[in-house]
Amino acid sequence: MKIATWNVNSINVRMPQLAAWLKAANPDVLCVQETKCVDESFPYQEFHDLGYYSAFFGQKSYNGVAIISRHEPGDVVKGFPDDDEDSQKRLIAATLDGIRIVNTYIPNGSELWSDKFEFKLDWIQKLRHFFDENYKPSEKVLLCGDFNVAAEPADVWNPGAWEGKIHFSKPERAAIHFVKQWGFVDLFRKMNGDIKEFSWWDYRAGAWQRNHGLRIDHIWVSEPLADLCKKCWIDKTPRQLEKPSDHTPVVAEFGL
DNA sequence: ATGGTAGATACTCTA
Repeated sequence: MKIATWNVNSINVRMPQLAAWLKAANPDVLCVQETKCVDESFPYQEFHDLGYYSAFFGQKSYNGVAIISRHEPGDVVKGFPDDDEDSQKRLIAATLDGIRIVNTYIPNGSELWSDKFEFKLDWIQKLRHFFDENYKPSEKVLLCGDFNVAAEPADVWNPGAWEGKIHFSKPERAAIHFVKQWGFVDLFRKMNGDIKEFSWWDYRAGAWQRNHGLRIDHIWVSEPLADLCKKCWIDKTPRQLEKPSDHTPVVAEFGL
């Protein structure tokens, strides 16, 4: 069982790369973020033709998440329980092969202590509350997506320079750590030790060419699921293509 | 020093 997460930065622009990657990597589940696509125009037919179901939750221009899967997704939940129709579309959950999968696009936060930053911290608090209210760490639970937070120094190309900056500030790390304390294991760290690899490189200033990246895309799982993990890796091949997303897929393989 | 690029939208916002 192979599960992946990828911020595609527009599903319309990236659809050819998505199709090619699905064929090459053959994941059972792919969680995508930043679809930037309303539900009425989501390309479900194209995924169907590739042999995948899709559950999607999007809005115009910004945000948007989807779960693409070989099997039909069960118990699909879209957004937080207290969301209204104007709430940003950043969370979708489904059950697949007995695993509760929660796919999130955590807010970027813009600049420290901006309105968007406060919104980010509040949103992460709500995410922790969502797990407290709905699931148990003794179950098979998987949280993945673009967290927009590098959790530790090994997740940052130059932690000295990034200290106190957006994605690596103390309040953000504390907030994401609180979510982890619910009972999650960072699968990439568990399976790969202290190696320094990234999942996102800014489009600007030659960040990709210089490997000036961050590891902000994550797959976190409950202990029972962590015990079943065989391998977790970052697939950098899509980031090398022409017109890439600024993120690249993170993949986990489980023995079930 | 306040860039640099990309995507969606409509001449600007978000990342």
